[in-house]
Formats: sequence, structure tokens, C-alpha cells
Amino acid sequence: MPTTMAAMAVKLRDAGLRPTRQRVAIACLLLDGRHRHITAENLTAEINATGMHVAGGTVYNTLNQFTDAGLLRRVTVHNEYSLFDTNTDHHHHFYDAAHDQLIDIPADQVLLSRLPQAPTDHDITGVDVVIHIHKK
Amino acid sequence: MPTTMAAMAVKLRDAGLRPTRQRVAIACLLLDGRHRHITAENLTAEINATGMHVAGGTVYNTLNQFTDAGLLRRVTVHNEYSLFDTNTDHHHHFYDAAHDQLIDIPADQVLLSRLPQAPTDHDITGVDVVIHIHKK
DNA sequence: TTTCTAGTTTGGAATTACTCTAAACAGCCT
DNA sequence: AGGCTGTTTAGAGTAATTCCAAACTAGAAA
Repeated sequence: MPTTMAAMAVKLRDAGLRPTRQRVAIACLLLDGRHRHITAENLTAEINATGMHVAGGTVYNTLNQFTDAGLLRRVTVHNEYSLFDTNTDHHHHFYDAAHDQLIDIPADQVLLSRLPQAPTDHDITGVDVVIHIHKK
Repeated sequence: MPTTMAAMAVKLRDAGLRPTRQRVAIACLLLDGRHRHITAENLTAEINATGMHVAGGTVYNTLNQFTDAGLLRRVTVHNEYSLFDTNTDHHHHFYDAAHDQLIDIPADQVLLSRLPQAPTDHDITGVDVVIHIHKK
């Protein structure tokens, strides 16, 4: 399964995003099928490691655009900085605050057998379960 | 059930916090038994409304100290600013991102009938369920 | 009651994550 | 190639929060 730049360009176009050099580069790093959690800072470092340069603002814009397009998922476990999950399938998270570490939980390992009714005139758009853990 | 300053001083002392003027004032506003969600900015406005003044840094420090002492609970639904919940009992939340609105869900309205095992050497310290909703 | 001290508050500066802006640039259609 | 429109860029700007060193205070002790 070669994740070529051409394949990424197609993926971006399908998502309604013009495949620019920067977006393709970031897509190659993030949308290769591997499941990871990444920050803007973290991503910038990876881009730099490949020898190329992308402006800070563009990194933020791109992460937001990918998220809006459904290519990434924003994970909210603390309010210090944004975390993006390359796994957009339905799943949940363990979070160890002491080590600021996030671990995926497959959707089938959490069973919500009772959910409340959404408030009047509202639809449920998603259910996030965060299980806080602490090292013994 | 009068929520006197003296009662608040006792509550603070029990929590291991020296009952200073500022902390008692904030406790009177937040720890009176009412369930609410509040931000630092919001709290500052309320303090000002009573005619007293508390430095910005102290508001933040106090909210953090109350949270560490278990008198408040930090709610993480976005990463723009911190939200504190005066309800420290186990419960969950509806969150409407479009209106940045948070609504409590009593614990018994969510039934988690299957939970994953915590990673090796880790304990589960809490389970947060956030149900994202959107106005029709 | 005065004194002492450790803990607290203060205002302002510093930090941090992120957004905005206006000018340069690059896809892509023709 | 030409040109329109969307994108990138560097740097300035913003907003929430923390840090700092000096002034203050609660509470213990004298």
C-alpha cells in the first residue's frame, strides 16, 4: 500500500481541498493509515525533519482544515493545546494526565447501554468517553 | 441552610486551605451547593459585582486550588478556556459546541456496561462522558 | 497583644497556543 | 502563457493563564 504523493493529492481533492505542496506533505505524514496523536508543534518538528519548511500558521490552518474535512479528529482531553487523532473511526481514549499520554480504546471495548435523551430540539452528534488513568 | 462565611472557612480549612478573605469570598459564591459551570472571567465579574476586588492571578490560583482539593471539578470540553463545575459528584455532560453550552447529565442516565481494562500498572481514576449535541 | 513567619495576594510582566493580516505565491482552468 | 482565486508566508496580534518579587495577612507563639 504505497502512500504516494499522487494518492494523497487525490485524497485531498476528494475532501474538497486543493492539493498544495504543503497540504500534500502534511497528508503524507499524517494520513498514511497509521493511528497517532499529534500536536501542531509536534507536526512542525516532523516537517522540519524532512528538510522542508511550512509556516506555523499554515500548520494550524491545515490541521483545522483536515479536521473540518473529516480527515483528522480533534481530541479534547485538556485545555493546554490541541491534539489531533489520525484515527477518525469511532473509538475512545485512556488519558494519563500525569504523563499527558493518550491511548486509543477500540469502540467495541466500551458499551454504553443507556444514553440520556438529547435536550429538546437537539440531536446527538457524538459521544466521547475519556477514561482517566494513573500509574500505580 | 445558611452558607455563612464561617461555614465556608471551616469547609476550606477541612480541605487544607487557609481561609483567607479572598478564598472565603470565592467559596461563598461557588460552594453554596448550587450546581453551575463557571470560567475564571465569569467568576471575576461576579466578584466585582459584589463590590470587592480579587487579583486575576488569585482567581486562577484559587480555582486551581479548589479543584485540587476536590471542591470543584474541571470540565474539559474544548481548549479555549477552563470551565469549572461546582458539582463534584459523578455525572456527565451534554456539550453544544455551536453555542458553547454545557448541560449536566445525572450519573444514572448513562450506563457503561462494558469498560476496558486499564493498561498495565494503571488504575482507572475517572470516566468522563461528553455527549456532543447540535441544535436541529 | 505584639511579634514572627510561612503562606497568600498583588499587579504587572512573561509565556503559550493560536489567529489574523497583507503581500507574495501557486494551482488550475482556459 | 495568462489570469483568477485560493493558499502560504512572516510577523504582528490576541487571549487565557502562569510567573514573579514585593507587600500583606492569618494564625501560632511569646
